[in-house]
Amino acid sequence: MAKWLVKTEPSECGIEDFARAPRQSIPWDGVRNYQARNFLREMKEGDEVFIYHSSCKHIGVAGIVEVVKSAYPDPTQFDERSPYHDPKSAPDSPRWDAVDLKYVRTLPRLIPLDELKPLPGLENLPLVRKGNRLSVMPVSESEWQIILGQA
DNA sequence: GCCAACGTTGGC
DNA sequence: GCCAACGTTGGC
Repeated sequence: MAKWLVKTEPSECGIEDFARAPRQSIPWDGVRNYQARNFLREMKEGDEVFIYHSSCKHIGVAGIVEVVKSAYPDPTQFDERSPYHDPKSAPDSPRWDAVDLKYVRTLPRLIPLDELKPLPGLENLPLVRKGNRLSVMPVSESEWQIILGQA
């Protein structure tokens, strides 16, 4: 069972939005980066995913969700009214995918980025590397445990 | 609000 | 195929 981390602005969709309707899944759409998309495509049902809050007051790892539906064509790419509309994506060969995620739990406290950066064993995690913009990334089992250990 | 770092685009 | 220009991400 693989593990992952996704970045999100909590004002858009944070762990609180998952917690509010814990049995309901939320489509993880709008990813418009090829590397991130490729990772989305590798996600399997049952995989666990850290929710990371970015571009906000308290940045860091906030909670855990799980994959309840693996990759399918992201409908927002064909929606002209969506901010994620992609006119260059053809319906017969969709360029972008989404997955469905469901609440697992909120961490007892948010683990700030500052605390993750110096931790031994996270050197290869794109999240803690300066200037990294990858919004969907794999997390190894040991990285997962190191992060969880800070909660 | 600033700006460094990055990914993408498009001219050549 | 190169690379400059551009737009975006995201920490600060």
